[in-house]
Amino acid sequence: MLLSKSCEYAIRASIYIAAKTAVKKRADIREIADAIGSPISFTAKVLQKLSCKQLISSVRGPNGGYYIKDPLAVYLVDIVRAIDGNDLFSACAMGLQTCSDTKPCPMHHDIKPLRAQLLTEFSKASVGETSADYWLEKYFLK
Amino acid sequence: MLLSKSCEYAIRASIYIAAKTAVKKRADIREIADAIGSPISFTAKVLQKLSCKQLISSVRGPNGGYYIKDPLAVYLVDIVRAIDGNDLFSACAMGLQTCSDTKPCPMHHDIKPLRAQLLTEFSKASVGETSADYWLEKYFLK
DNA sequence: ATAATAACGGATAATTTTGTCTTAAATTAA
DNA sequence: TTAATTTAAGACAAAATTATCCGTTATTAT
Ligand code: FES
Ligand code: FES
Repeated sequence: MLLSKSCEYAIRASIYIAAKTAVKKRADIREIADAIGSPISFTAKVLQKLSCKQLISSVRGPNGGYYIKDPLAVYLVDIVRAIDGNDLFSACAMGLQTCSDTKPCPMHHDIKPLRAQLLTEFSKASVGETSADYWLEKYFLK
Repeated sequence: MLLSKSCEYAIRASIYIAAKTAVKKRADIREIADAIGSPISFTAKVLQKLSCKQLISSVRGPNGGYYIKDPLAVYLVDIVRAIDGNDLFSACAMGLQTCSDTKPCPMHHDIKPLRAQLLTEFSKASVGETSADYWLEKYFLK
């Protein structure tokens, strides 16, 4: 498991919100949970965190919901860091407290570049770009 | 976090056991937990699982302990699969129930090759080979 | 103004993971 | 044979993650 469940929901939700934002609409929590197949209340909690960290925005009341101010400025890696922290990209694969070239675990030299690739992967596209083809059903969120 | 804590302990312990096996000795649980910096009882449970699945062997009583019958035949991927299952190498990064080319998530096409690399990494060396330089302190297990 | 709507915040609960402890069973050494 | 040692197995406990619920607050439409 690369990501926690919370983080998986966060990413899928963000992409859906970006897709709605692209068509000038806001997405409320029921719609989001339905679109990505996640538990409503729990997803709300996760989105609260993203909202606090300014990765998404929200408005209350009728016709309110979540949206993203600048979908091209928010990257998947930002979501991951907001929910799971930076461990996926920096922590030792074998669980050593520190991961460094001078005190490596047996897998360090091989894992390090792989982690870098992982970081590249999560950094190369914004949620805006990632969500671009959502309405064409070229990929799925649930 | 790529691996569960249980799995991290399992890998570190296996490598240590292999290093002891290489010098014709068995390793008891206290020694192992001390060598890899893990909680004794919990580590015992993890090793029990590896023992059940025949990845390591054990003998009880004085001068007993754990060892590995053929360290060159046990690969890190075997340990991972025994403890965490195959998810790391096959599950959807975004948490979709199924991961397939025909029903991909937005990251599928980029993540798939990365997972393959991960599998290669965990498959390319046996615990025996991996543990070879342990006594030279070229790497660390805690 | 009022009522309806939807996010926010806090409390609580269920589940999974991680960790501990105790007794039993097996093996060995004396 | 006896006592010491070490894994096996099960129950139990703590902590973290995942999930639900409810009252509050802000916003909008009527
Ligand atoms: S020390 Fe283990 S990955 Fe760097
Ligand atoms: S469907 Fe998400 S990684 Fe394959």
